[in-house]
Amino acid sequence: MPNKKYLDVRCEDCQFRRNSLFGALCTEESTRVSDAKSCTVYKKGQVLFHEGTRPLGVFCIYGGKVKVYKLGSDGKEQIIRIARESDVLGYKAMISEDEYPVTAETLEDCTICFLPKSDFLHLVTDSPSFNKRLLQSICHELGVMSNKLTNLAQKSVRERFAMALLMLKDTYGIDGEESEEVEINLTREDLANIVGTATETLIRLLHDFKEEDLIETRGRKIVVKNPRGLAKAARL
Amino acid sequence: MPNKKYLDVRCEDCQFRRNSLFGALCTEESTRVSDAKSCTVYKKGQVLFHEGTRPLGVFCIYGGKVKVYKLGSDGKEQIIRIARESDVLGYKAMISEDEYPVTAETLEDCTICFLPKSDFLHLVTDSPSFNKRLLQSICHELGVMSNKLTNLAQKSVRERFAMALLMLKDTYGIDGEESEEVEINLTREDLANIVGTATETLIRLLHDFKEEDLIETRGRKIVVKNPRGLAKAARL
DNA sequence: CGAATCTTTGAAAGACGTCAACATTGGTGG
DNA sequence: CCACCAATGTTGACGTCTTTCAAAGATTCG
Repeated sequence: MPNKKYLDVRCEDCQFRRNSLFGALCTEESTRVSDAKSCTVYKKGQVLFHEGTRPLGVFCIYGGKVKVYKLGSDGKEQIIRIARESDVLGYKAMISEDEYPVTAETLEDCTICFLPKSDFLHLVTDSPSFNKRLLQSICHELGVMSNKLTNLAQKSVRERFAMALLMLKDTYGIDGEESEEVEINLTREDLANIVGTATETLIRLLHDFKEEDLIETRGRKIVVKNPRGLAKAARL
Repeated sequence: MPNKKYLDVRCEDCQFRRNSLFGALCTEESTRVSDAKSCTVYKKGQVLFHEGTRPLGVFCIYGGKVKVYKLGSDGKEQIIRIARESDVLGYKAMISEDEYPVTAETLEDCTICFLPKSDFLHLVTDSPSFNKRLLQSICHELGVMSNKLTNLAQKSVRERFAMALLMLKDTYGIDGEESEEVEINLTREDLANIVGTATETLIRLLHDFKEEDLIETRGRKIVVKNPRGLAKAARL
């Protein structure tokens, strides 16, 4: 899917810019960012940054999916989010001057732009509109996190899996389109690491949901057939 | 503990200001905030703000503890954090222009200052040093949240309880002092709602930890006797 | 002092994880 | 293009952790 022609992409022309964190930039700023950034094609399974290392810049996804996870004390991955086109990764630890608390790894071949630290930080301090957008975005994200925390603490594995499927339907669906035929392409293990359960348990639930006609499986791929039913199973 | 004399407190004189979000303010800004704010004594169990309502300003705790929680779909409280002196509450939803995702309720009689929305927002836009401090603080908090999420998803109830006790030891201890005799004063239900478990399960673990000489109970109060042992029980 | 709230314990059921064995798939090199 | 290997997926059996329900005891606060 991603190939060399994408490497020429400039922020000014990027169809995702408006939706992204960089949507608040004016034309001039956008050009400056475009000049400073580079664009790379990553193979499936490559790591953008490792937990415990220091940020050197930010990543902006042009194509493909990236999993962001943290390793638990026993080495098990907990997937915090699945990032996709227009998502910007790796800036929070940069701003707070921490080591990365998480690892970012591509789930498929990806096209991803990289903006060096200093350029990003100048944007934060020099562009009031970008600063505001950033602040709002992060503050909103913290509210979302409270939600995730509560769900993780109070909902059963079955409920959490139903929620995860609905979330993934959005992530893997075309933005704006309400097509019901969304294929989720993740390993069972990754799915289990999103929900926070054992792979075997997840497979059993997959089987249950299939019997209840909530989903369909095509090989590894999962198709959400009945979002309303899933919402009910998740008690939403 | 809290009484009328605290109502006269001004930010310039506040012993907690340096450690708080407002530590980045210059003298002039500090005075302006002090003039704009009010200070109130709250009784135990009073609500500062309710989940689902719109922020009108921010709260800065001068004395006492406040629980911040979210209600799950079945009405159970999930305690996200226990806030104490120098903690600032209620600004994130204000910045992101969301409704409050959580409720803040006093756990004891508290003395708390209130700064109206517009004054706070002016600070954000007009004070670069405050803006930076805020941004850093929030970004750091998100990293902490990834950690909490992972622990909630992967650790057993027993391990999570051990972690919670260590966290509460800090919250209830005097800042800086390394005294080992810290009394945690929370109901069993609140403790359970921090850990994310049933009250009965928590009580049984309390019993276990007591037998293992990790803690001691004095009526409702809990005293951490062996932090290192707890850290081991939490697999940290 | 008494009602209300909070705490504790027991017993039983249920959810979930772990282990082991086996099936399937996808990718790689010959 | 095929064969093979490693990774991934699936199923069953079992044990354990955790929740739930019920009931009794202890505290606290008005």
